[in-house]
Amino acid sequence: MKNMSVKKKRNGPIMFPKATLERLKMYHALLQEEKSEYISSEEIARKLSIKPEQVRKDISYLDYSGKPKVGYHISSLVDALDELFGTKLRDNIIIIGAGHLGKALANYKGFVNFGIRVVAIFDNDPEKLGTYVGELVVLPLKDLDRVIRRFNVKIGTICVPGESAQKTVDLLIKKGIKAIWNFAPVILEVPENILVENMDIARSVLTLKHLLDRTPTGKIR
Amino acid sequence: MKNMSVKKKRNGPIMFPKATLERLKMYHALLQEEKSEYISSEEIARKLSIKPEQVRKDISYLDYSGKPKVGYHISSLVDALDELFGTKLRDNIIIIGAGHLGKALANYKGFVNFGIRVVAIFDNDPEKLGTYVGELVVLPLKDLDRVIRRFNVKIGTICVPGESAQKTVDLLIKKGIKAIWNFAPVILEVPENILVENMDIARSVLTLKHLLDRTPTGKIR
DNA sequence: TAGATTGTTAATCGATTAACAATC
DNA sequence: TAGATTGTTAATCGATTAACAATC
Repeated sequence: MKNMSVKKKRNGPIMFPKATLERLKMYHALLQEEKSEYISSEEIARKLSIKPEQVRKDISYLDYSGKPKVGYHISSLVDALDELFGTKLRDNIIIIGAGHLGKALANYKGFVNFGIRVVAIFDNDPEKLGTYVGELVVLPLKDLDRVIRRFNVKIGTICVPGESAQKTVDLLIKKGIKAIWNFAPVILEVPENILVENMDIARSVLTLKHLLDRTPTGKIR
Repeated sequence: MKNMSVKKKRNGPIMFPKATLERLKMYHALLQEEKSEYISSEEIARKLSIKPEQVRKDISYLDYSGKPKVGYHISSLVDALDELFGTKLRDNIIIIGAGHLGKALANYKGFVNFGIRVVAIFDNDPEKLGTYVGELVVLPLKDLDRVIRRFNVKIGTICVPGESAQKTVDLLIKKGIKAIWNFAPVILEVPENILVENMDIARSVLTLKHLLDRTPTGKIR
């Protein structure tokens, strides 16, 4: 029977394994770069250093089928992934913290490809208030409520120092934010109905440090 | 028999499961914030929304033991994690691309806690060459070779646009770089002895978008 | 058609969890 | 000591991989 996944979708949402979702994001990144019309599971696998069976299995979760003997029609597969991730639906997000990172994010032009628009950036530092970051003026936190309602903001981006991250998050949740995109290098406590995606940028380099010390390549430190 | 992990370490390096390494980084983040002297697996688990058995299992990989009836001595456990990740050994890294993100990373003060020092930032845009980013002057790529040798640089940080990421990586590898910290939103092809850590910052928000559309909380889009 | 590639079921593998012994 | 908590073994669960049938 073809496309069980479509059927499953009818009764309650499928929960994608975390690892599968991560790989689907990688396929999304890879396929957006591809110039050809079709690609095989074999080729996707090779470029990502995984097994082709894994690729086929992952793709079977999607509302999309490849063509035996031909492969996957790239633009259709990208469409299915866009659907999965909702990149065609716009989410307005806000950034809290107008430091180097907050400003870098606010200036990032690629968000449009992911259905993200940064509608405001906040900070409480009087030196920063009123200054411009791209098209946006840095606002004080007292304007949170108004902005969140006006732009129906669900996602709050935490770019404040670790010390103030938790209280910033508490405030955002009180103001109705449903998901936290956390760039502060700390673990946040949130109610269970709130989503958190941690992007501990600096700490991610520790994986490289760890592996450099343990692989033949890196042994020569 | 106590501390099998220590024994195992003697014969060839243990390979930590990817998921375990990710959690160990979270413990590292969590424990650095803790003020008390001891903490139980129960409490760590609660704060991270995982099971205490998982915490004990993860910690059993380390060259460290907790105290029955008392818990884990926080500063000793942090030491063991620092050892695992090599945060006390300094790695000099370079940043390629002096855009918003590259500059934000170059300015980040927290790297010292992870044993990372940014020794140079590169760009080929004549407008940027010679300008200052914190203490650093933006250098042209022709200086790569000199800097990599002089500072024994193993890790190269990719902050260039997606279009130029692959050729930048090819160049870095030719110049002797062993590990790539990739912030470009593309999949890189590298020889198998080269390590890659992908930090596709913008694409990470897609997990939140996906879940917001599928959880009761977010349904009201 | 024959052959190549997908899709899916079944087997395997590895990670998580449960249970409990060790221990302070 | 008794009780609490770690450490470890065994059972379970879920994800990956292998095998192969479906299909164009």
